[in-house]
Amino acid sequence: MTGDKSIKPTDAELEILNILWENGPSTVKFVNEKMNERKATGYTTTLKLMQIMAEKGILHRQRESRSHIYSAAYKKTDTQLNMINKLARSMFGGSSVKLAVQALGNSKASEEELREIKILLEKIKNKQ
Amino acid sequence: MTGDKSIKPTDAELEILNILWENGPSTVKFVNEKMNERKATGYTTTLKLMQIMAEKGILHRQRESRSHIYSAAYKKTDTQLNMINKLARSMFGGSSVKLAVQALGNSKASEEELREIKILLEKIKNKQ
DNA sequence: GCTTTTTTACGAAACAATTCGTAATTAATG
DNA sequence: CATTAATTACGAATTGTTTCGTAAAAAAGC
Repeated sequence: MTGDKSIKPTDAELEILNILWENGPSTVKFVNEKMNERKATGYTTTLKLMQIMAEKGILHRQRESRSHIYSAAYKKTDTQLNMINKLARSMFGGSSVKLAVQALGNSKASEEELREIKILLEKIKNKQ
Repeated sequence: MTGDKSIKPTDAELEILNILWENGPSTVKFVNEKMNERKATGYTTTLKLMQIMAEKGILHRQRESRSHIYSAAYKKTDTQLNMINKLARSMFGGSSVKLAVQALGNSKASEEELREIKILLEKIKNKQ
């Protein structure tokens, strides 16, 4: 199972997770620098956040000489699916298909993307 | 524009909104009863929540003899799109198409649904 | 080894969400 | 009009998130 548990990162936590998913295991210093490219954030703010996330089990942590190396405890795709499922449950009567239809209906999908989705649909059809 | 503002209902707020979207303008009493079908909730808890939501502009409110009638300030579809866009921004690099692909890939779409999506894809194609 | 720099730990403040107890208001009923 | 029942208002406690100041610990450089 992809898990339906309770991975519900807050907005601030999500920003940190995205940095870690993109760059792999990192120090607080590095994450804070990336953070500051988008938004002024104090070093200790980032640190505390990451410490709490480690406590919660959202991040793993490993001593590396002087500093700690933090990494995301869950894969990005798993978290994506968790959040999609949560949104589907709360706003689409539990149907992620309805969610997908809404998301598509609102989008300006490119030729390329449309083709990709058609292939995906075929795969789903064949699985049945 | 569907609006990209800041309609970010909390979980508790979403439960109330869903009741109002489903049943139309309602009293606190009614909403609280519906609420209690899923989860024990004190009357004043529901009341306070709805009062705060009215303050925030999430709900509208109208005196009706002894009590107040509350209604959702935004349409469900608008809120759905807002939440999809927010999730797309934070987890899918801003692409609601990628979000849709993930949601579909994870789903067990029925024949009926697959057909519906194909029609939707045609519509998108023709719009380009 | 002492000083400086980097990193972590701790505590607390500021804010928002949620819950609930109690008081005030309203109006329906006898 | 007094009593009762329903509804709203208010305030406060609780919990969780986010931010940051300050101190402690670690280690690098001189």
